[in-house]
Amino acid sequence: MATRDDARRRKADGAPTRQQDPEGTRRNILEIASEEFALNGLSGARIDEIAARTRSSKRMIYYYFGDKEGLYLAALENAYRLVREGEAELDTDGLPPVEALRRLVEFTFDHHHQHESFIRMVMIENIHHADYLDRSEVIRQLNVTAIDNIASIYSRGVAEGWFRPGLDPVDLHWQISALCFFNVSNRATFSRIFDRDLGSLEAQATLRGQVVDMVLRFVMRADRLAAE
Amino acid sequence: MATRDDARRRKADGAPTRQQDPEGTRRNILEIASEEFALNGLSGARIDEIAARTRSSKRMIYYYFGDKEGLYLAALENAYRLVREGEAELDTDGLPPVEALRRLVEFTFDHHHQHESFIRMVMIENIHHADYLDRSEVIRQLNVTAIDNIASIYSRGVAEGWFRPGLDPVDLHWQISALCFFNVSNRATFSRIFDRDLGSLEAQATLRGQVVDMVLRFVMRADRLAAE
DNA sequence: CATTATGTACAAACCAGTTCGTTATAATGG
DNA sequence: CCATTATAACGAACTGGTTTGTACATAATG
Repeated sequence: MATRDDARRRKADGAPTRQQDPEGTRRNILEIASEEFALNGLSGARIDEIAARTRSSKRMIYYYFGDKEGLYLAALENAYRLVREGEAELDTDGLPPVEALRRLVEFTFDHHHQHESFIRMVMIENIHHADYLDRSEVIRQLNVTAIDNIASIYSRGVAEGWFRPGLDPVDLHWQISALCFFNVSNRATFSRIFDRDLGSLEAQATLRGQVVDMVLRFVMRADRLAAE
Repeated sequence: MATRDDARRRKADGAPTRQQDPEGTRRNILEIASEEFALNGLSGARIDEIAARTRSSKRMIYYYFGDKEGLYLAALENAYRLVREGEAELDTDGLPPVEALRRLVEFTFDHHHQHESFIRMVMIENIHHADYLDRSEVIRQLNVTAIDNIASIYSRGVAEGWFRPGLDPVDLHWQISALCFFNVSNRATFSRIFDRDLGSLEAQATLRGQVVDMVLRFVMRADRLAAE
């Protein structure tokens, strides 16, 4: 119930339409900062440049995020959150184990490919020896579910006789990540050195197929592979 | 023949012992610069810090390398040269194909592990979209031999009935690189997120075995795998 | 004496973070 | 319902330290 008939305080649909919009400002700063950090790294990014591209100002960056490192950490957390939220959309429950694993790898491959700036943030964070990730309470929690998914597919596969036993789901996640991550992280140097455009549709299709193949061959029982 | 009997110009064993040693100074600068760039990135590294750690001075850095980017490029080329020279030591000629491939993967895994600062330079260069590598005449040539080695092992393996046909040696190199590179490049974030020390001896031994396994299973014919 | 090699001090630009001031909204008291 | 005060949101200009690069001077070398 709007008590005052002031245009500035009108409610659109429950949320007040204010000319001051702290949440929006914060989000806007974070988006631009994420782009700049992903593009230029922590030391390469410029607060002034971020501020200039924002709807807001430098003053507001310090108002909301404290300092450059605080802004970087927020951008890092944001990158992880966005990507993990996207990953939650994958559902392999109905599928038989081999198909489920195939879908998981394909999905991871595509997802990494589509989220290059997340990959770059992780690269940058590794350059910094994961120091900022270490300070973040938020990020670690986000990654547990990824393992649950693999673990359930794998144990079903073993139970149904398709997968060989004795593998560790975290190791499996490592292998899949390695291949899908490298595809994005090292594309530039690899393309230049071998004079191929690995970003092209054809090259990506080939790589994707091979990555899937590689994981499946690693996990499946040899007799099941030969039988195919 | 030493014309002057000046102590400063004495020859030790053919090389003049000069108090001015341009090659030595250059090399010293390059070594320190490589460490600093690998540690802090292009924008993170500080010329003053490099100069301070050198036997020489900031003046000499600009004298020999022009500017910061020139120094970075020299460090990048140096990193590639060192690593590729090391790789040339691997000899798999006498070995049967499966063993040769196994050796190649193990060697690559170990070699990447031992040359972390090379890995970091490549990471940093990828952050810069391989712009500097692009300007280097030197680097591209260094990488061709790596492919020759794989290609010869692979074609022998196919001819002798151990490997399945139809694979591309460059793709194979990509897969091996991906797994061995990721092991070093993403160790920090992966260790933190999954609360495991992936740098420990045990973890490295496990990963190494799995990487080898993964590549062999990918390349070998399924009937040969099952027969083992 | 010309060229190469080296040290010192400085300048100009850059950049993170702050100061100070203004306006908008919420809270309180009459 | 208005006045007053507190606090939240924002902007412009500035500061102090940093950092790349240079000017100038000097020493060694041929």
